[in-house]
Amino acid sequence: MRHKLILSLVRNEAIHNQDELRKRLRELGVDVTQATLSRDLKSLGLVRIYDPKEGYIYRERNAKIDEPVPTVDSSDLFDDILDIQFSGNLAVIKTKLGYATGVAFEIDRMKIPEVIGTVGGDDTILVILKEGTNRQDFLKKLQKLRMNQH
Amino acid sequence: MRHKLILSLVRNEAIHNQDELRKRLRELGVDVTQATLSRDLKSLGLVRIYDPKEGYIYRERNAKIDEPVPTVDSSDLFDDILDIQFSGNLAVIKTKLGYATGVAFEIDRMKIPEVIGTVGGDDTILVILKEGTNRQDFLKKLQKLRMNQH
DNA sequence: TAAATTAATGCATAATTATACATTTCCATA
DNA sequence: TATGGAAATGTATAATTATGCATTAATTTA
Repeated sequence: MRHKLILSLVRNEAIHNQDELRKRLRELGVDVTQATLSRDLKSLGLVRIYDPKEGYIYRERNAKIDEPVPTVDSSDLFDDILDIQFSGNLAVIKTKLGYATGVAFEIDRMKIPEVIGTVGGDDTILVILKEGTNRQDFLKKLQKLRMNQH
Repeated sequence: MRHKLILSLVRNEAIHNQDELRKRLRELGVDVTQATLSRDLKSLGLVRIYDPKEGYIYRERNAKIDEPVPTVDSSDLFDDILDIQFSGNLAVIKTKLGYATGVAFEIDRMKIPEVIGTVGGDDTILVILKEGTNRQDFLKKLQKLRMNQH
């Protein structure tokens, strides 16, 4: 799960160094050391590149990396979620084949105020967010729910 | 001149760190400090990435790793697509009744970088595009892929 | 050409990242 | 449930990279 969060963070905000990443993860309920993040970034194939606007930030290398599929525990929503990306006011959630509807149902049940609605296919869920929703807020709420379950 | 040498070195051999790069350059008659190379790499947009074979090496930001070409049988993909329209970062594709899921699956298999995900209904597919995606690019890739296949 | 301005580089060191080794957690099997 | 081996993580620190400031080189202007 941490790997997915890292990818999501790197895709959706400017992470300048590993310590910043550590702090953002901690805000989302994940607490690890810089050393672990160094290893994570290595295995995820993320690179630190200079962006004229942002300075040094982490980015994905071009090719998509195959993430190890998490072990299945149907009680844990996050185990079924393989990836989350955003575009406009949509969150696109990838799940294993056949799991999308179930996960969408779970998200509906959460009644997250930022969520207007969901649409589930076979392995993809569309979550329509309210205009102006902060993406990290939404992620944080998903995360919180996960913690309540355990 | 030094910049071109650096690019050439990075393209043709495995440079593991800036000190190694400094030594190679010196062998070629160019003598600068690590600090200068740090600045050079920054402005050239080179990144240090982990390669399982070589360890950490410098590569160009866009250097392509061997990404498997997706085997796609989209012989009649376009025959099934009746219409494509865009709204924001969504492409709405109309198909014949019952074909949407199949076509969405084919699009997924293409692994078009601009496509975050797809959701298929009965006769409509939603394709969620990355923010800032050029619509013509997306169309062109659909097209190009189709032509490669035939 | 001299002076002024800008750009490039080196030096020293701060900032950041990677890793050897110890410890803990996880899993499979008895 | 206990146990052994493997995987993951933390700790401490080595390795590496980035940068502030001083200096030099290059470029422009008068």
